[in-house]
Amino acid sequence: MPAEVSSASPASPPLTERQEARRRRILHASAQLASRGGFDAVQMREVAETSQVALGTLYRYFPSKVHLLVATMQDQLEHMHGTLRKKPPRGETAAERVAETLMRAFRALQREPHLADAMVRALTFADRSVSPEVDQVSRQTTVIILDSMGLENPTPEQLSAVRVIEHTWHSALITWLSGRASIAQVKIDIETVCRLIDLTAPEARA
Amino acid sequence: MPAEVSSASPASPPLTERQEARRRRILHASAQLASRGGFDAVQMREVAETSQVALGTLYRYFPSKVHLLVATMQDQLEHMHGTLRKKPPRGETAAERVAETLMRAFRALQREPHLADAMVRALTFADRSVSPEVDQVSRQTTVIILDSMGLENPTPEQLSAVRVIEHTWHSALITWLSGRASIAQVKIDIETVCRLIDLTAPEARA
DNA sequence: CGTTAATCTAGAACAAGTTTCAGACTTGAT
DNA sequence: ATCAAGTCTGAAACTTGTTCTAGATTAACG
Repeated sequence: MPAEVSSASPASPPLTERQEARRRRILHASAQLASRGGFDAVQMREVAETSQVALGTLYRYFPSKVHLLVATMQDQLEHMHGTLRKKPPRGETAAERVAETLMRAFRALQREPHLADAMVRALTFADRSVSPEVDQVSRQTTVIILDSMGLENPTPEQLSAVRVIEHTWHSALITWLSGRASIAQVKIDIETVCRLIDLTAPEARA
Repeated sequence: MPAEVSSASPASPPLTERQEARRRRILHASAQLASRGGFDAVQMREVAETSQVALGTLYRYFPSKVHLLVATMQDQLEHMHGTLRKKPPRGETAAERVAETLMRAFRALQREPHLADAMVRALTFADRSVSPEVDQVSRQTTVIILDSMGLENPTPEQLSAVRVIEHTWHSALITWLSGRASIAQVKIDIETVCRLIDLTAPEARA
């Protein structure tokens, strides 16, 4: 497999070592503050201070708070994908495996609910100016789900099902984060939507 | 049918006529500004000025911008429910009827995309302090969907399906509003998720 | 090394959401 | 009609995201 240059944006100029280090410090500070108090606790001045960078510089690296948090999410997603890869889900059907994977991700988010809050709120609040980054997160999520299904070339129908699963995943997370749904409820919703996978499986279906 | 006192919050003190009028003016100004430029165009100072109310008063009626926009959405949802009631969907299956209803609602939103943007962004950005109001919107949406299914007493499974449909509905709207999905894509996603209705129908299913 | 362009810093300034406060106006009860 | 309590107004103040500026630092290149 041709190792891509990690996950940096394709058409951005290469960063020097110090710049790369700054970027890391910023993302680290962002995640740290988010872990404490969620979206509101990630204050740009404080991120700048914590990461030893001037406010203007912070804004040069991430043009808005939402950009910063979405980038933080990209970062976390990579970790998660790596973790999930090591222990693939062991369910019988594709639907079971997807549900298992998402529940595993959900449990990871439960460990840092404030961080989850910051990232998910940023993701859904993002306007058009953040579309490319949000899209990247979406693609990464799709890859994780398809991975867990264990499919080489999914049908268009299955891709639709995956899209719907992602919708449900995001929205269910929001209802949980805002205290309007219990963990059990999220589990049910995920399991329910994953049934779509079986419904669209090419084998044993008209 | 026992006509509820419209849709006002259950445990709030009754408003005088002038107060009711103020509330209306505020909601009207909010919708008007939102129609122009979406979430960002709804500026509290301007809402206050347009509705002839002091800023402090605006905040007494709606404790935050998000509260205001969620209330605006409640208002719009009532209109929509009334409109939809008059012309019930004419699809054969419950799934078709739900999809038809949601697409009709979607077309209504397309006519005022900026207003849709403001309301949906507020809804998903809302934190715990707005939970009761957001929940109310959610319940209203559930009622609309169940109405369109034409069911007296849905099974728990069907209620789960409806939950997932709502998740998909919200999230699909967001992707459309942020320019990451086309209208056609939203249509496909809605139709895809509505298949869950058939999957959970008590007749002809194990 | 020295120059030049890009980048970074500190800090002020600006924008919009939210809070606060003193005083004027309404409302409800006597 | 009058008093007390609650509500509304206008305006200033405060908070946090974002922008801007002038000067210091760094990086690339001769």
